[in-house]
Amino acid sequence: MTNNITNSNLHLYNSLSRRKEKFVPIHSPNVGIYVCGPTVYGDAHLGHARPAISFDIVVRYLRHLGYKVRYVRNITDVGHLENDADSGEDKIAKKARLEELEPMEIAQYYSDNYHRDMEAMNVLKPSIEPRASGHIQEQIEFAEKILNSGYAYESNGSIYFDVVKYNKTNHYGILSGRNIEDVLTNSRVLEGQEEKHNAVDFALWKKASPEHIMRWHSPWSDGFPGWHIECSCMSTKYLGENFDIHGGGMDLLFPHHESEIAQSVIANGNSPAKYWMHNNMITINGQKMGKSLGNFITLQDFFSGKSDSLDKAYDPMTIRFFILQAHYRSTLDFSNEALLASEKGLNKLMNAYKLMGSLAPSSKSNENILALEQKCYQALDDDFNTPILIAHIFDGVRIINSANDKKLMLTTEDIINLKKIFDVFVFDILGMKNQYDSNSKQEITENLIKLIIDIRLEARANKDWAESDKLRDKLKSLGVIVKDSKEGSSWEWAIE
RNA sequence: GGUCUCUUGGCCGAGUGGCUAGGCGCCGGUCUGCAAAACCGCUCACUCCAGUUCGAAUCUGGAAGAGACCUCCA
Repeated sequence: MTNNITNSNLHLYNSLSRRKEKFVPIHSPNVGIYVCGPTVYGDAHLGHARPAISFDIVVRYLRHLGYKVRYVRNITDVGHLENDADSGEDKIAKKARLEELEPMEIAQYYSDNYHRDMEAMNVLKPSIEPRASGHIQEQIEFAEKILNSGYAYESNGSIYFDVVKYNKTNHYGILSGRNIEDVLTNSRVLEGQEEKHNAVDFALWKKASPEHIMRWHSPWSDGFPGWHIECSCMSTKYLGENFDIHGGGMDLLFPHHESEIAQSVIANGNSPAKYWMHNNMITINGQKMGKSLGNFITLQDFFSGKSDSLDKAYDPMTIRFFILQAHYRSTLDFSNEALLASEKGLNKLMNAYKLMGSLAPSSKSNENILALEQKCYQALDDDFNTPILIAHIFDGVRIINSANDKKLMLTTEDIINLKKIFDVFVFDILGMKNQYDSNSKQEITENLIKLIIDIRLEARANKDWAESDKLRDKLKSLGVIVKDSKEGSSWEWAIE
């Protein structure tokens, strides 16, 4: 596929302007993208799959267009404070205490699980995956910068960003569309915030309470960095003070991303990202699936089927396809019925792909395959509209099946182009894995061998020794050794 | 309470001022030893009320319902 990025017509919805904008990188052909990753204190659930897969598409498509993408997705392994707990303990530390483990063991365990689940769903690894705990020094320096500029203050060993002062010359609310007066008058009064000058101020550094086990030295206190600062700091370090795309879940828009902008404006002198992209939530019974609501289903539950909410196990590719059948900025409601529909649709799609190899070409054609390809590009160029893309792919499915039934004709060139469309859009960009190449292949193979051995056992029962020996010899030539015993037949690979 | 968003056929979900996305399901048919797959056909939806318009599900206003954020959350 030849692509010239100067001809790219990609438009994306920028949360900052609340409209679709043409994508023009700051330093083409290089593109820098930062996405907020998980806080590793629990197993990844369906909600975590949404941004991972949504931005996987963004990165894959940008690369397909010819851009050189540096994709940074962080791991938050410094737990944020739990505000509902009376202790002000952080999430990871709390989990560590409950399980009698070192906090870093918790973070390691769950980040390993996260990686395992993302790999199963064929999510590309980021170029850089920085950890908050590995950038404490940078975060301290970042906080110092803000402190020195006069937009932060120290209070009892903690450092807070002075939002009210910031808002006098800047707009705190530029991203989320709020104005600070509303926020001030309507913010809930929380416990333990006496240190702040204003309720809207947020921590850059928090002094650790005596029982707080995750702590680092700083000029102000032994403590830990505030929530928002890690992203500002690490995006600056790896992508520069001004980069192309910042992504994350919609629930992070305020206050997290809003605060990131404020921090960067003061520390770096400018807003960090040109484009802000936010994926919407996955809902269950119309309500957001979330950790705090306790209504989440983990990815491992989906893969194993072990959950009261699930009728059966679902392949990781089914989950991926399910997510891609909705636009990333829409909510997506989970149900077994919806998931089953995705599973069947995906199966139909993959069967059509397999069929392409055996299509008989004609000298004439009834279909405009190149037009179909153009439609696929148009769909992605329009803010990564994967559901539209998939609708077009199903057009291709119908064409393949009809050609197979001799109801329409395709030329050799048509078939080559059709295959190219599938290879590029389904596999490269949507990132679907061919089911038949996945690890279930091993399982299918073993079941096939068992099936043949069962057939051979029937032959033996009928004293059809010729058939029985033929099957044994054929299996042997394929590398499967059959061993008969009084108990029955077993088998093993000729070469391990 | 404040800010914002959404409301599409049995389900999930796109989208546009006029030309019935797509997937799944249902029903009928072709095919078939049976089944599956496949193909064809059928299912013409857009919360309600009023307005703008030659024409609105799409624009405007109002109502109802749901959700998100405002506090950790992808």
